[in-house]
Amino acid sequence: MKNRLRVLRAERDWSQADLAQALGVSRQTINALETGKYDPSLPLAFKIADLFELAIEQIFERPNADNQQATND
Amino acid sequence: MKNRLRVLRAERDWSQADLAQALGVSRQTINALETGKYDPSLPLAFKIADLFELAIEQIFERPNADNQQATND
DNA sequence: TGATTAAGTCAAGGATGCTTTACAATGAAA
DNA sequence: TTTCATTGTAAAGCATCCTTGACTTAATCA
Repeated sequence: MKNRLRVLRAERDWSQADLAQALGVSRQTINALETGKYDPSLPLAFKIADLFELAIEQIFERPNADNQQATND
Repeated sequence: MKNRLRVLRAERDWSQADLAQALGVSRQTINALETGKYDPSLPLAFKIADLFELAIEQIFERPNADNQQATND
């Protein structure tokens, strides 16, 4: 799942550490998000959207709709 | 973090199992989301938004902006 | 009454998100 | 050249998300 974090951060001339502090997470978390190591939790996604004053959909790209099976009950 | 899952599901007369199957997750996951046990991952939130043809922000309520500390570096 | 469906819950385990500490590589600037 | 800021990465650990399997309760209905 891609995101526009690095661009949004560059537009504001913020370091990863700056953004991390503004969001209340560690710098490594920002780095992991930007380098695609993993996706943020939904609460963190909301924080990011609020900080940049954008909708979550404007920052994070829809995933490829992995077709999984949950054969239960 | 509250959500409108139960209402959206009721509007369509779907069971939790129906919704789970449509999303490719287990029924217990839907139940947990509706009963506030935890929040969905961002990818699952996107799937839910796509299914109901709504923005994530229209389904999930912003959290209370817990002020946490990340004293790192 | 007995069968079925829907919803709620629990336990155990695997997968993912996030932390701290630490170190390496790069580029800019003195 | 040395220093400094920034970025990338790794390991270990804890928290959260999601799974399967199983059980309970309530409502509906033949």
